[in-house]
Amino acid sequence: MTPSQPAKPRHHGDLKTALVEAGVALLSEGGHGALTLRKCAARAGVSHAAPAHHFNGRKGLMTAIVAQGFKLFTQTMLEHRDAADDNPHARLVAVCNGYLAFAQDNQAMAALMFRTEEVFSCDPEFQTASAAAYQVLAEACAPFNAGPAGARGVEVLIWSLVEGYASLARAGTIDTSQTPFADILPRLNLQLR
Amino acid sequence: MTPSQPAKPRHHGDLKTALVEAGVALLSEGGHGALTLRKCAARAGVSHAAPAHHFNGRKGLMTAIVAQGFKLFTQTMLEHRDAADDNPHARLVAVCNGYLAFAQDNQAMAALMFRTEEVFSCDPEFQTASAAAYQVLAEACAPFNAGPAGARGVEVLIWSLVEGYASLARAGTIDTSQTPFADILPRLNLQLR
DNA sequence: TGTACATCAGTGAACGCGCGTTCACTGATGTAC
DNA sequence: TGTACATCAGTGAACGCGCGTTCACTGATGTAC
Repeated sequence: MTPSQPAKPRHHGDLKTALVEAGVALLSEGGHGALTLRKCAARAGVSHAAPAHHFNGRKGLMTAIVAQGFKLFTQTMLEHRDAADDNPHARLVAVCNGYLAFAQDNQAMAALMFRTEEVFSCDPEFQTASAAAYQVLAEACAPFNAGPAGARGVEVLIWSLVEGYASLARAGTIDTSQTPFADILPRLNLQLR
Repeated sequence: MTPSQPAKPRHHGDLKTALVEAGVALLSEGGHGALTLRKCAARAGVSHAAPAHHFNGRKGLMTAIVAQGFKLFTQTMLEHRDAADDNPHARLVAVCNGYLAFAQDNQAMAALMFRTEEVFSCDPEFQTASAAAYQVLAEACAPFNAGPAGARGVEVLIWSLVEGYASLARAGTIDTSQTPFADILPRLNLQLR
């Protein structure tokens, strides 16, 4: 007889997922310094040697955690976009707001996602997850005039601006209530194609 | 008789400065992971207990290193600015180019300067150094129209854009040769006051 | 000029800590017959 | 249905590592007299 609950075939069940979720939680609660292989294992309720059966060492676990971060990031942007009016400008604003909301609510993760040295950047799952995030942004930029920098000009402009704004807000360098992003964006010279 | 060389009053001479310079060099050569109190001491040619006589532990040394980073940063922006034509637009472009040149040539330092948790952010020398850097940027933005976001709108716009561009370039997310910053900047809707 | 003394920068040994990794093992699970 | 076996996820102890910090010390320097 198969048990009534879905697939829990082995000892833990789905330790791989549990370790990643533990890492996401640790990062959220204690920042980058709190994210260690041993603490992930402890939080998932297993011995600290257990992760070795699922990940290629610490860096492998970090890669999976950051990939999960990119998935949440993509999801947040999509949610904002799909709740917006159906016109190019509203959609672009919504994607940017989703970007900033993710960065605000997941500060340590947002910072970690740009520390490429902590991750196996050739990992396929990681690459897929980060490419998907970029895709959301690129699609939102696509309706606008490419200008002198070629097709990627608008994407680089928007992404730089929103990433910089998020980064400076995280560091406390700018006061987001005094200069909200909504007041910054209209300064861009964006024209529909 | 005072010796002919300038002030070398004690055993080492100026260990405080030497430790900071060792830190800057370690950061440049080995990145954030190579920057430890013990390695700074070794590089300065003293025992690893020596720094305790000059800095308030590891975090105190880090604060001084980052403050030195901000001084170099300010200097780089000023050099670019002073070499530019004497009109507001050329000066703003030059300051941005100085910003990007520093970020490019001091990648680990540029990243560290935004990790506020590694530093005693209330340290006066640190505060002075970082405020001076911001001042250079703010002055370059001052001639331009403030717009809806108040006086800081242009500063936040420019700083976000250049910091984001530097950050994405560092992470390898954007290709600076394909979309150079010079092609991005003209997309901003900047008008003289 | 010389002596005694206080200062304090730098030493070197020791400490405890948490880290990632290794490895022989155990014991639950799924499968073959 | 029952037995034997292979698999392999997770254990727990041990390892070596580099880290920051502490502390009694030493010895060069500057100062007081």
